[in-house]
Amino acid sequence: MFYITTAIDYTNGAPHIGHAYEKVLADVLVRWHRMCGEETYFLSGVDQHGQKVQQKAEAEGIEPLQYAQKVTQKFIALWEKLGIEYDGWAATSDPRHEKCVQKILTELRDKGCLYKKSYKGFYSVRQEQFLTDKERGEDGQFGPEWGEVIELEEENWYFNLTAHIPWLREYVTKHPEVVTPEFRRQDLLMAIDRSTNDLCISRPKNRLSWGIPLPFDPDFVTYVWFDALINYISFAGYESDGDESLPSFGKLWPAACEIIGKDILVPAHGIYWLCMLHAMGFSDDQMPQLLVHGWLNIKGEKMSKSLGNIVDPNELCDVFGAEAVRYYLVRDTKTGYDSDYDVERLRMIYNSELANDLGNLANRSLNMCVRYCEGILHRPTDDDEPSADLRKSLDEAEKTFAKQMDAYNTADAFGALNAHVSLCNGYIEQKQPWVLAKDPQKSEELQRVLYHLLESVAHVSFLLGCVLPEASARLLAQLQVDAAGLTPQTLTWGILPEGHCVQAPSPVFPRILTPEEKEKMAAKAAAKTAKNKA
RNA sequence: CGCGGGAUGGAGCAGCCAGGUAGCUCGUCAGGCUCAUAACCUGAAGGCCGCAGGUUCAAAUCCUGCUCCCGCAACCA
Repeated sequence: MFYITTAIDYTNGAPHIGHAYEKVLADVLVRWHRMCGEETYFLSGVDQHGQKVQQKAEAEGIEPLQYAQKVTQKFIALWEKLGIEYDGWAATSDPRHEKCVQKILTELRDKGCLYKKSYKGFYSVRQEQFLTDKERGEDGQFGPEWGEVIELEEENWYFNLTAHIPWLREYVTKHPEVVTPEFRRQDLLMAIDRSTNDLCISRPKNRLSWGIPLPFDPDFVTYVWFDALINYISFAGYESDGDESLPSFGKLWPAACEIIGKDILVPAHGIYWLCMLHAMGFSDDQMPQLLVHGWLNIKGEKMSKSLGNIVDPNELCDVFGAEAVRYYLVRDTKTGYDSDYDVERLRMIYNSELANDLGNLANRSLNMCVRYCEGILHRPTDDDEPSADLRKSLDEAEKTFAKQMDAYNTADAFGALNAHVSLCNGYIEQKQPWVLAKDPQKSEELQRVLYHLLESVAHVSFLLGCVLPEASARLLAQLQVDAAGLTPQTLTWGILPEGHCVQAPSPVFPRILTPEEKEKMAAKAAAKTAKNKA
């Protein structure tokens, strides 16, 4: 079972390209594992509680739930547009989740992991939060952005986080696989050493009411992180009392892959979450594995509303199509590292790799097959050297693809497929099938060339199904290949049988050109024509 | 001396761990081809590999120092 989750997005604003990247990555990975014949479960969702949602709702004069649901719809609509096929939807206002959170809280309290104490500190009335020394300006005072700052004392419930820190340090040290990529684990280890305080897990209702009430102290609601993190198990069926609308927990857990952004590794997932699970009684081999991705920056700058450079993924899909966006995100981002978002690169990668390389290869190969051989393929009985090289290249590309996908390196995985596609285009130039077609003596050679090309296109099209499900299906339809039951393991040379008949092609990846580019192309073509005449 | 990531031809990156002719994609220029989505293939130009020292027969790669950029530094999420 491959159980994969994403971070649940906070519903205080519309989704941006960073949200989209994470979900596309998860979707591509889960499709890959499903393609391999593994049983999979993909959980995504939204984090709806907390102060910011309450504040936004107040500003609009509506209930927090109403506000959260409104934003939630935007996320759901985007995932639908992007073809994100999750199996479970984790919305934290779901009563099934609230019930689970309260159960866990009660159990932890019974175990003595929670305690109540009083805290006194400086509190910003405007921002509705306690301030620490790091909020002080250079003059040691709290700046005007905090508004009125008062000294406030209040009681709260705490989770005995520090009691679990020694275990966590040892666990993370001994289990390198807990965090991918490795350099993030170093960040985590250092953060663990800085962890000297217990975690406050409650907020008094009089200053924050939008949350899950503590089952044993009605004056408080649960701190939003403590609530949100539990989604990974609550929606997996943890202590669900046989609720049939939820999966079987024993089957799913532990999560093979929890995808999160680098900003929420520490302290939330790397420290709080693992310690919470440990406190609940989960053993070391029941801990989830974290896949930490970087951020998408806009031309090197951090994406932010104040810079006005937020990219609306909806618009991107409208302009380029969802699959182009999907391909760009997983092809141009090295998993784990930051990446620069650049719409020009999206166009470039789409035009170059999908339109010019693969799309054109499929188109020209199919077209020649239909034109020269009535669309009927014959399996060659022997190979010459270039053809043997091509088979070797395909075999290696497939091996690399599988290896990199299993290691979450989507960029290198798709890069490997593209390298084979390029080789095929070179093979055509070398073999010149249009010349072979003129000589009846060369028909066997022509058959061999076309077979090698179309077999390659079929393999590549099938594997691309995890990122481009629609385009993959269209290509396979043109090739007349039924991929049902096919897996990367059974994808061996010869899926096109002797006498196989293909369809006439129609372009699957039309080029995306700006009017200026079209003009430039036209000028270039005109110059060429003029020259050829001369 | 808080911590981490980065600086490589016009743009984006790989190479660094295990020193040995500087590689890839896009762009530019010149050829070729005509099956194809004005696509494809070949070739060329373009780099004192952030700076300064050191080790070595040999440094983008190892060591030392420095400069610049980005992010993090928990209880808002």
